[in-house]
Amino acid sequence: MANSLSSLRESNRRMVTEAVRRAGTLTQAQLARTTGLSPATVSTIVRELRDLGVLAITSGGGRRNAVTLAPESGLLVGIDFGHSHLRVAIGEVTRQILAERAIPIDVDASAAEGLLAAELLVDELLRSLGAQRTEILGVGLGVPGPIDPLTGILGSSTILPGWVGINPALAMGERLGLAVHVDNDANLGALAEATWGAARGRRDVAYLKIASGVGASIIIDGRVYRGASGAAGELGHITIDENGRLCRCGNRGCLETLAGGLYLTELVRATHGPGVTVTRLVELALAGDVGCRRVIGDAGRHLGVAIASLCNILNPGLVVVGGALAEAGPLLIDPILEVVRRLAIPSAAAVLSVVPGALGERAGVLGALASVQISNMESAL
Amino acid sequence: MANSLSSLRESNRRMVTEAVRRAGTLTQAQLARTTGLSPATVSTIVRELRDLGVLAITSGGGRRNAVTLAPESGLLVGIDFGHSHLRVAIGEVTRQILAERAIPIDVDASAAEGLLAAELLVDELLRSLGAQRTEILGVGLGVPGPIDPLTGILGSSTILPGWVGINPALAMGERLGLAVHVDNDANLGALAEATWGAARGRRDVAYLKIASGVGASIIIDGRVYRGASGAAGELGHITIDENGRLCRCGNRGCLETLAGGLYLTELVRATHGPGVTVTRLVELALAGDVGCRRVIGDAGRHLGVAIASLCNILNPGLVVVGGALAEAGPLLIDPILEVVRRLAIPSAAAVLSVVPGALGERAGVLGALASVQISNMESAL
DNA sequence: GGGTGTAGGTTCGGAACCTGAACATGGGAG
DNA sequence: CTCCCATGTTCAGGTTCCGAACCTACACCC
Repeated sequence: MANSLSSLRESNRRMVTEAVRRAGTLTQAQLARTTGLSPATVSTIVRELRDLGVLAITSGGGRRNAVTLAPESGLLVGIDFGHSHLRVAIGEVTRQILAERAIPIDVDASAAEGLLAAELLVDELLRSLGAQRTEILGVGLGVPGPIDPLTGILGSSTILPGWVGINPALAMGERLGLAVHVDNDANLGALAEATWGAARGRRDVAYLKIASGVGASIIIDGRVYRGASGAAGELGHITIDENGRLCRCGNRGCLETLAGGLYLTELVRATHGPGVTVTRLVELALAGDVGCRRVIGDAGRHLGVAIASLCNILNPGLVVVGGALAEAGPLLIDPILEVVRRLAIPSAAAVLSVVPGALGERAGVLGALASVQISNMESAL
Repeated sequence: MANSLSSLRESNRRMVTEAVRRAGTLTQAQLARTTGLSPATVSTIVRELRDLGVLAITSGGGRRNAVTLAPESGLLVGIDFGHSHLRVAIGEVTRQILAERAIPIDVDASAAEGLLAAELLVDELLRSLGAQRTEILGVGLGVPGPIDPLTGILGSSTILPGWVGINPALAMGERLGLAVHVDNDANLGALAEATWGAARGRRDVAYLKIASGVGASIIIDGRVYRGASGAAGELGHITIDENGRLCRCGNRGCLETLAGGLYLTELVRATHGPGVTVTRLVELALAGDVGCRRVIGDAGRHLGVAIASLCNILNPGLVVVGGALAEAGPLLIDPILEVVRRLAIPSAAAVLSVVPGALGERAGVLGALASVQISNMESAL
């Protein structure tokens, strides 16, 4: 705001770095075309950013240079907490994943236990790479619940009961001795899908993550929309049936009590054994089990009700469905579409696509990596 | 995009005109403070815009000049079609309303009849001002239904059955021989409330218009959010009760069948006579009629369900409730709040304010005037 | 192998833009 | 009446971007 000229330059620099981050590798000419800037301007900006250490030019044979993000000789860590799983990935700024691993965790474990498990897993992956903690440039952390944007504290409607009221970024940061960027897992999944996955290139998208719970994230004009208190996208606790089951959030008949994995597995436990997980449920359905197909279909129809509301409010052109249940593909998507076409107003339903996520269960952790990458770039300016 | 420098200048000009439009009158120093530009830049931009005929400088005594929008010696016309009313206002660019009048119209009238009535009313108001049609600079038109942003055709879920499939901007434009800007009445109401009313200064707001039908508009980052096909904000056709009454949109149990004025008046017709309108219903309730109070309270509770969904999705900080039913004040707002506090997730409910609109029934027509003003400014650049 | 065409990247001059400083002017406090 | 301050203008200076010209490397054709 102080100087409109330098803010213009900054904005153009941001455009360039963002374009490189999204594409991975570009030539300067491509950069000029995608950003709309002139080749001359791109030339100077790329040189500046190279000198600043943000970009790297791998002189890929003569004139045709490839512009990438600077490797920075450092590692990025992404951590994704789910209801029953913990996934950690270590990657480079260049988007290359070096190591990745998921382990089961105990649902009712305290936050401290979960954070310890994450710390150990990070160390284990570092060991497997022969790397040190000091090489870590940044850490991104995904949690299944809303984060208060002011305090950084995990909101009440989380899947992890032992975590309510703590500040995961601070807690994890103390353990690793690093700054940690924390966000809702749905927001991170949306970020990943919008950057590299099924929503690539879209400016306005809604992303649903259907796993143990139901989360969502709204992307408007290319950015995660967070609302007044960071609670935007809490689709899982929309009331579908005012007299329905009690939800862990304290209300009745939330979408999550009708389409969340915790509830769905409960439905088939009697017939398919007590150890059924969401993933197993999907496998059985894909293998032809009619009961499991029905359960997933019903979940899709309930999701359809909520997505129809979403359509009438925001009229998105694309809804990406991620999370473990989305692996069911058309078994889940078709019932969603059926209900949306029936309930949403026609002009909104007509333009809507509903597609499964392209990144699967890794969306969260990839989004965590992407968020560190972005915040790293921002700080380098 | 072609020239980033000139686009910067353009953006700054737009900032200046927008600031003047919102405030009405400003000195250059105030302008510099609100826009963050330097006084020197403001000086040159104001001079340019004065030469362009967009701004006027009323030299209010020596150095302390007052900058306003140029009177342009012309008139703006705002037209607002409702279910049973038609309201027309004629104003100056300086935001002053010169003449305004509302007349009842027949619900089932054809579009041609409605447009004719509007044309006659415009002429009548012009006559009362001693003005000619040639003095009209622009016309803004509000209609109670979604407008397809590509074709300009009124969508199917309109309150005016005779209007489906026509292009109101073209039709009205032919009659008046002028370019007409058309938009959803809820969008225009939101624009008016955000510019001069209860949502003044807010960047993110939701506006509900509850009259014969239920419409809504979402303002994100200061602009009306229209979605992929211009259908964003169709809150009236969110499904509240899947097995509820048939709605004119073809579905069952839409919010409108539970909170729309058409339905509410039906409820009290048996006890209070067949001629009860929404306005009369509100008057009776305010006078203490328990039946009418109950009807409005129930409508508020149903609205609360939809607004709770809206909260969980978008987490707005402010919801403005307009339209004839909003005149009931706390009789409507309190039940809304009660339900929202119960159904929305706590962190979203905590930051939400629900307030009645400040512009009353005039919001639509004022918004229509504002939209012409804006589009006029844009074209003058 | 050599010539030519094409596309990428750089450099340079020009034009537009914003800002800080200096300056003129009018109003208000004492 | 004078001083002080806020306002608005002008000017020089610095920054930014763009168009055009230029150079380089690769591909292709003969």
